[in-house]
Amino acid sequence: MDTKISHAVQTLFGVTQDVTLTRPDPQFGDYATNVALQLAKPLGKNPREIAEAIATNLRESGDFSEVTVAGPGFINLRVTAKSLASALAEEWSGTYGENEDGKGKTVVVEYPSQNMAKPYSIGHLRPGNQGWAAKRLMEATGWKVITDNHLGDYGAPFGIWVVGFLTFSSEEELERDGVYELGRVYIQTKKALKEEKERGESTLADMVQEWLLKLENGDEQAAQYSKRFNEISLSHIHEIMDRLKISTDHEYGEAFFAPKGKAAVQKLLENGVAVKNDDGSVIVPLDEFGFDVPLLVQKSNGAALYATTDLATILYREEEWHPDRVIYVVGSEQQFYFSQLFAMAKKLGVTTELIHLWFGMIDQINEDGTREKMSSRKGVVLMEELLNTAEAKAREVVSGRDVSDEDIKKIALGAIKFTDFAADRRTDILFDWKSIFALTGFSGPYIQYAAVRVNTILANNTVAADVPADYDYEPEKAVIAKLLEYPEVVHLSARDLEPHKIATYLYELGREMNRYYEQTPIATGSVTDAQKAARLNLLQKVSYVFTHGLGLLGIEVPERM
RNA sequence: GCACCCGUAGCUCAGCUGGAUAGAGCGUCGGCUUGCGGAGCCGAAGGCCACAGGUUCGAAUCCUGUCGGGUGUACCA
Repeated sequence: MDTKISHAVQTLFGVTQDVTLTRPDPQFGDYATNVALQLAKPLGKNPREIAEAIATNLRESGDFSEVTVAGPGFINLRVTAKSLASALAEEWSGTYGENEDGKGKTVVVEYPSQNMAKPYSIGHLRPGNQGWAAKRLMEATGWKVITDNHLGDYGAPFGIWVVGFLTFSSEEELERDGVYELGRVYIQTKKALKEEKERGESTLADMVQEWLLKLENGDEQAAQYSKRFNEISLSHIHEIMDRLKISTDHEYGEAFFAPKGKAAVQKLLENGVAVKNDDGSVIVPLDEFGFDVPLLVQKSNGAALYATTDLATILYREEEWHPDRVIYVVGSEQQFYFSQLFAMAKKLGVTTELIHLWFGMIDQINEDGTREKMSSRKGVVLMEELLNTAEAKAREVVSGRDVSDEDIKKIALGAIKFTDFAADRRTDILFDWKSIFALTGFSGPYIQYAAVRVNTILANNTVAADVPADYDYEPEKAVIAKLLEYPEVVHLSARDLEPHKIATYLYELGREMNRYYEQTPIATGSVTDAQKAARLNLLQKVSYVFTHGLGLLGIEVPERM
């Protein structure tokens, strides 16, 4: 349709103009365009006259059932439901909604990058959800996708755990509580370190450094502790990721990159990109990129830090995977750091498109009503607890119905994950035990419910292969128009890496479907064979889009609910 | 101080590459069961789009300033 209007503009005025169609209030039409208003200035003509000229041309084409000009120069178009149905049939394929925007290109997506030896907390809910959606959106738009979990398995925490374990824990406790015991010990040790510092002592702190040094030098006992803690952590991480139905192709942690990073820093020093300070620390100046602070790539004691391992990670990926784009799915608080890291990459001659896909924090509400970032100090919600509670809630809602455990888990995940996509990813999320399991309104289960109803009808009826040519599709018009929007929604959502757009769309489709369902019998009562064939055929398409769209968000459609 | 993000209904948020009467959900109030699933559908109330200028035929949307909030700002990750 938009190309037909562009063509009319070209014919009438001899200019090339992109035409965007919007869906106005139904009282105005099915589609609308403000192209005449946009052309008014360049053409030096009255927008109303331009609109009338275009409208006349379009009326003569016979492609629209009604063309009107309104207000200052809007062109409102009406089309028949039947023509929309043919347009949909024409565009339909087994991969409807997908495209080839990223054909031949490779993207690395890094998520959810948990820290070892800490229980999986709600803090990693967003990187998991957003990362998975980014992966799916890239796949749906033709990219070759490589996913990598950049585990936080290196650095000072290791020393804290060993000292904490030796001081405050025991084999029995570690055996019994696993990663939760490690989490407890970490918090207790951090507290003890702080108290010690206030007293002006450093016994524990020295022990921590000692163990770090041991690990760095390949001490056997230190290596054993490290291996032990990592195994406990990794199996916990995998267990939770399995429940969340997310995964990655690789798990190259920081420990893997630390030695490579140190070597890379030496090279930077040799070719003059990096500078060594008197205290032994190494920095990369970034003045030419507008930064007043340099990027520290090596500590004064020679140890690696975040920037060191990230430097090595970039080089490793360039060499191994030759990506066209790398997406780091990490929270908003690291925006400044990533802007520095990317500047350094540019300085090294890396031309790959590096994207920090950031998202807002999870806030909690205080008793006085103020919002505050959720912190371990105040006690974070553990993922296991969240999942268990969500499943219990879902189980309660379906009680009395014949719903499988698998389906209950899908509903629980649908509720939790959708809250992540309910707003723009940049927006901070307010965590609230009441709203996180929303089952009504703008929620995952609302869409799942609409999908399940459609699937139930499809399962209970045979869909005729032949769709009658003379059916008018009037009752289906809104649903068909909504289905026609899907490919563009996927395109925009992938372009902006904004799965929220998919979520909004699916909710709207669900609403159109529910409205339709309320007032139009599909395969019951006095429905004729022709109506039934056409309607069931449409429902198949609706079902496909629900499943496909929710799939992009990492949400599954239950069998029953 | 500087950088980035934000300020829209009682609450949580859409809408921002400028366009018609600013939309949803939750909550509140009222309706819909002789129907393929009522986790649904329909309706009502509720807004100086933080404030002040500017650009424009037209601004919640773009620009500037003010006020308010959040995050970050080299040896944590």
